[in-house]
Amino acid sequence: MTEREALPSGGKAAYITEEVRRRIIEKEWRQGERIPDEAELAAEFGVARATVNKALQMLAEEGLLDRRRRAGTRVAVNPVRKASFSIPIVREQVEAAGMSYSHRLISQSRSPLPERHAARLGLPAGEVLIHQRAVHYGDRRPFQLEDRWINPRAVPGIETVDFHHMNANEWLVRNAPYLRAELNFSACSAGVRDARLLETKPEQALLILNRTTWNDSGPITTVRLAFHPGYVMTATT
Amino acid sequence: MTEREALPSGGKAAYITEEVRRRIIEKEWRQGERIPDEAELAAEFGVARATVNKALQMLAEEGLLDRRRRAGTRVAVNPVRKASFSIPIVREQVEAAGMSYSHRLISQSRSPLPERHAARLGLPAGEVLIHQRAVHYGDRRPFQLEDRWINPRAVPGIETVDFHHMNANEWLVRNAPYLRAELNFSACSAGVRDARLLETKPEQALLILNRTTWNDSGPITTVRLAFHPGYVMTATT
DNA sequence: CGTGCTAATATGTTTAGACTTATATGTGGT
DNA sequence: ACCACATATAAGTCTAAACATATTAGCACG
Repeated sequence: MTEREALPSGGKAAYITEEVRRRIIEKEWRQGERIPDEAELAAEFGVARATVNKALQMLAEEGLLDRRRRAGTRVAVNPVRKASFSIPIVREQVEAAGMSYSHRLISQSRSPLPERHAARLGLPAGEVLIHQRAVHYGDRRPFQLEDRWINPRAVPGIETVDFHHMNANEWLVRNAPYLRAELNFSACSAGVRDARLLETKPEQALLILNRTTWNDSGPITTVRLAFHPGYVMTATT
Repeated sequence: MTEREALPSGGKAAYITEEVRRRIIEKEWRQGERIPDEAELAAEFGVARATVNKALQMLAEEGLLDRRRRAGTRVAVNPVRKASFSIPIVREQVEAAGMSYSHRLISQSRSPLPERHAARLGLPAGEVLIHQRAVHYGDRRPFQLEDRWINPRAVPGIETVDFHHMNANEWLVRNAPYLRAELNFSACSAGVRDARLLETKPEQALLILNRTTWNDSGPITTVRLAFHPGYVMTATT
């Protein structure tokens, strides 16, 4: 029987990706070692060079291979692997966990931008933005506290939205797609207000996610999300 | 002048990606709307269909487009964007910040695996693994505290390594490439031991990263990384 | 009015070939 | 030994064409 081992799923490129990954993980090809060039692999697997190229580019993005023109392809010495996580809409995140979603707008005002946010956004301090605080609940228990600054000049039409019914997170995702985003994870102790809104005790350790987004007309919004105690955010490779 | 606007960088596929992204962000193509099919776009941009396909696949991975056979390509209604961050070797992370790296092995032993880690790893509780604690320093100040369990059966040769000189993070990255990893971010208050080793006060809020890796022969290692107070981890889109 | 088949269609994937580009390496001159 | 330059090489990109596959839409039939 000369049957080809079953393509694990997907096509030939996916098969080659898995096979090459296996050879690296099982040390058939060692760290720093040069692997056969695209033409040789194409011959070995009986496919076109473009197919091998596609497979190897995937592994290079993954960080397992280093590829350079003329120098060939090598197994990465210090594989800097990348992990990714998705940034869903809070409501969908809550509902995906089987809880019923609700939210409450705590405050909304037009306020001059404080110094510490100005640098992050790249706007002059004192410029008037929309500032709002809201709590997102799952089954009526606090899930996430958000403290948000919105640049109205980047989002025309925002003045007319009633955020008591529509939460800002969802409205912005649908109405202000961004070009670039920056996310910062940190931990801090709950202040008095954080604790009250999240219905927990002060000094409780909280996972904080700061997110700032831009489009080509400048910064859109910056938001500090404080998760309820015990929340775990997951990412995979 | 009929000059084509300069390809921003990279080739035609990259140009089409950027142009389509622009049309979405500037609302020329609205959420949920069907966009022209690959053949039409190929004609518009004067390229082969494969080139358009590559460009649109990138945007689909990014979460901006939804594509389905026969149904065509639509602008995503609730764009679930993905962010990614790289997982460097601790030493490189410290040195990249311009600090001098050092580390200290606090303890190392062969111990039965406690219940709470067993589930995560998928091994029976009580199985004997290597357990070690170490601190990574930048300019002699604690940077990260690591509490690690290593499965010796997944990493032959580990018995002979002297982790006083080589840290486990670096050794494993180079000698035990993984197939799959899971990362969990959370926040917790420093315990007494955490505080002593990180040279901070108990109850201080700490950013915690739990990482577990597997290859095809089973789990390799699980590690709890506690960062020094004030540490911020950054991810981008 | 639904149900199941069929055909049309848009994306998914691969191929062989050509051309481009970065760069490692060898060569010759000083 | 050192430098400048030419050359070969391997990856990067694109093309035109073909075939594969999922899914919608229409149609015939009960």
